[in-house]
Amino acid sequence: MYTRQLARHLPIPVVKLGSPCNSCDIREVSLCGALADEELERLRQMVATVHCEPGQAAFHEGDPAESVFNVVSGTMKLYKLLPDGRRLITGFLFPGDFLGIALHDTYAYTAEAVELAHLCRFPRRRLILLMEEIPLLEHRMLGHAADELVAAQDQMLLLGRKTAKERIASFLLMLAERAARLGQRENPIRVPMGRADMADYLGLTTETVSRTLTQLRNSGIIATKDRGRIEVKAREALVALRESG
Amino acid sequence: MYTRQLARHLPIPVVKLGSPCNSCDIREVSLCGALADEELERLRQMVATVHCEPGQAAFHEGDPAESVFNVVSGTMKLYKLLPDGRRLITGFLFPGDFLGIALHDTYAYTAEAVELAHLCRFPRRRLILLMEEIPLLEHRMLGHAADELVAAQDQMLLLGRKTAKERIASFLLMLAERAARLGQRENPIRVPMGRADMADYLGLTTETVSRTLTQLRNSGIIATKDRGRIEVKAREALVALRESG
DNA sequence: CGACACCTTGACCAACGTCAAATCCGGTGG
DNA sequence: CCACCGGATTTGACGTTGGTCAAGGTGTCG
Repeated sequence: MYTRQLARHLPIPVVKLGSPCNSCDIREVSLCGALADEELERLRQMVATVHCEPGQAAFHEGDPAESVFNVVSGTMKLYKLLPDGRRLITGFLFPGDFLGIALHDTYAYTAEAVELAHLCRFPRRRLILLMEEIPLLEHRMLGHAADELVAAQDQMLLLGRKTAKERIASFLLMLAERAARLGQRENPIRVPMGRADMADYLGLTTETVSRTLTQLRNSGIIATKDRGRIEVKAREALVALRESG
Repeated sequence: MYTRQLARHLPIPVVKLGSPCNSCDIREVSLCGALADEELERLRQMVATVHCEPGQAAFHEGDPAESVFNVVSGTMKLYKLLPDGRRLITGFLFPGDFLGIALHDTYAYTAEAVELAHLCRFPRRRLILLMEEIPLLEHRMLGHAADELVAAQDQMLLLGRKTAKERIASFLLMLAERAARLGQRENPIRVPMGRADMADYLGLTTETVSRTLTQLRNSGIIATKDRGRIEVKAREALVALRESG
């Protein structure tokens, strides 16, 4: 049923870091934002820039966890699979987001690019050592983990108790809010992922996602522009839908 | 539909700490396990023991987050509510578990006792200050948060993609594994929570939980002894069910 | 012994999934 | 510029799982 071909595990091209971290666009929203210049230098010594083409994985569930990543640009999705191919996307990552926080020996999920993504890659062991030296780094990490935990709990509520319409409304608003936080325009919402990814994130099927969007369009709440862009016509209606009906 | 009376917000009785942390039963599985005696003393100075009767909340979703807790004995449940009363339990907590890790200003969920529970309560602000002094404490915290994150992702997979039978099988095995980790006997599984709590944890209804347990009983996979105890007759069958079928 | 809360069971229903067929688009090559 | 290809999306008809509503049991505690 949910079977699909898995992205091949191509080696990821490594690019020498061109610009120094100081001028990094997303520094302020990332881990590195908290560091003084000298500490940043330590980080920089261990970083490599990698990129993932759409459909290409940075790592797979179960792989030994050797690196952690920071998303610089693009969109990534994290997912888990059941043995029969059913898939659940546990999250989408946007610029500034951090990846591979688990301090475990293997990755708990696959990370795959939705759109061409650029990532900073850090050797996990060295980063852990650096955290012992720079408590602020660990503190930042903990703050980040706490945020993710809160988001995960909201997502559990969505998956366990919300209707299809509520899930779609929540999702669209999440994308809009995320864009706003990154300083991007939020009204025609940029929706970089396809229906299948939305479905696997929301615990639905592509058909239900599609039908629900059609319903919202027919109610005049949204309008679908070109592919990958949805305009919100009645934000308050979406907000009302998010949590009840 | 899911409406139910909320536990009244009774003041929690505070008990002076009788026995020192050194002899605490759960020290080895808790945060405090990592600390040297002198550091433990610092922690101890700020701790209070509180208890929650079944149905009583230690705190509610949205309350200002003034304390963090460690479960010493008993079982707690954490839940979130939608405005119309639909409820999702995001987790059950057992002895040694930590509560209120989020470094936010308000609690993201309600924490309520399933069974009489004893908790260690720490003032959140002072604990955060202590973490700045004792990096190991923060490190422990981060490890804990990472574990919770992994568990949350597994739960999302369950809620988003598993069938009722798979959810129940996963749940029973989780309880058994948890008991084993605490050094308790795992075969007649102790199930301290009622069907309604199981349902709200698994994204089902009490009726479906009940019917599914009946099905498992009729297949000879489990046997229900007295209330609050389920015997596993065919563990392998349960394990097979957990992820497909 | 009776009350009450919890659990189980049954009959029915609806939301969402499944299967299959259009339709829409974006890209490509003539 | 236009025809065509192929994947993504939409739509339709129908099926199924799990939810809803409503009785009955069952055990526990006073």
